[in-house]
Amino acid sequence: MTQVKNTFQFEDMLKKHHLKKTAPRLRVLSMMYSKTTATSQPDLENVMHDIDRVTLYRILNIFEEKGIIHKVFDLNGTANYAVCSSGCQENHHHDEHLHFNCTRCKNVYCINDLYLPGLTLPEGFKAESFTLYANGICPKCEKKPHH
Amino acid sequence: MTQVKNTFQFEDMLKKHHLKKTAPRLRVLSMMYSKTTATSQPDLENVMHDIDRVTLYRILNIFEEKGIIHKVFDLNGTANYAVCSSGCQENHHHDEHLHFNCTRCKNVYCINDLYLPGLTLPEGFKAESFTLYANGICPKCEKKPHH
DNA sequence: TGCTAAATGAAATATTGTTGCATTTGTGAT
DNA sequence: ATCACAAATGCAACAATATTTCATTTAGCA
Ligand SMILES: [Mn+2]
Ligand SMILES: [Mn+2]
Ligand SMILES: [Zn+2]
Ligand SMILES: [Zn+2]
Repeated sequence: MTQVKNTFQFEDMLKKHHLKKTAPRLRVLSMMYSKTTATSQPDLENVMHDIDRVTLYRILNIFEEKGIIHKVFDLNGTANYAVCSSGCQENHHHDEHLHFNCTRCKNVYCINDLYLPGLTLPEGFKAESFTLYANGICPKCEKKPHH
Repeated sequence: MTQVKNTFQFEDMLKKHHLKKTAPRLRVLSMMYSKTTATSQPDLENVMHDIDRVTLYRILNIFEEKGIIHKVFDLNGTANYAVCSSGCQENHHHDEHLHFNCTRCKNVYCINDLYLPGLTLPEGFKAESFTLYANGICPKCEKKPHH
């Protein structure tokens, strides 16, 4: 689902959202678009030692505000971020897809190509959005021999 | 859904799970069974000032292990705990129901009486469990006037 | 009643989230 | 190309939460 993008496209993305083109932001975009799974702040820190923790924190926040990425919680409740497929606007996300948590490799996958059936809530509850989580084994882990 | 229970029943629950009957555990059970929404660790701390934070932390952990309560994450990613309806065993939960996050009062509701339709995942993904989250306004907040 | 493993409380450490502020830097206007 | 200024970064500091260690207390049982 994640489409390959080059540096020029990342620069365009930043400009479109009125964000200054900076090295940390381009590197975060590049990393997140290159992965098929969600990325946690620790993931970013482990790769980008030279970028301050707080800078990463703020980049993730502003990207989420702008509708570039969305937040997912993994099995441990730590925040992971994944690129938004499309149609997400500033402060108005449309990421109602399945999030698959692999219990073995701990990776979080966004599963966009899955039909989410309409649901009827009990009387009185007014739902604005839904998120579906699944826990299990991802294809990569399924192929590997068990520990 | 939450059934009313008395102290004797809480004592039985602890005995059944080979847990010693202690005051902190009984109070946590009592509080969690009295609520219709999930309880966070800060919630417990605010009520039970005299019980150590770490004790609460350990009680929640052992109760979850034993299948007495299950963990839900709220909108901020903080862990909330709710009593398991039934059928949950040690290290083997069956809590595949809807979790409703109210964006106004921040309460988390377990919605058990909702049919979760079967879903077919993409090739290779083996799901073991599902959790559905909904965000919106709960019945209580809907009735109250807006701030 | 006393023994013992389990549970608690207190302290200490690790991780994560968050804010304030001084400094640097990207960008649009000159 | 240079300038001015808002935006972005880095650093320090603080808050909240998660987790471990260990001495002390206590529940359950012989
Ligand atoms: Mn997603
Ligand atoms: Mn629940
Ligand atoms: Zn995996
Ligand atoms: Zn509410």
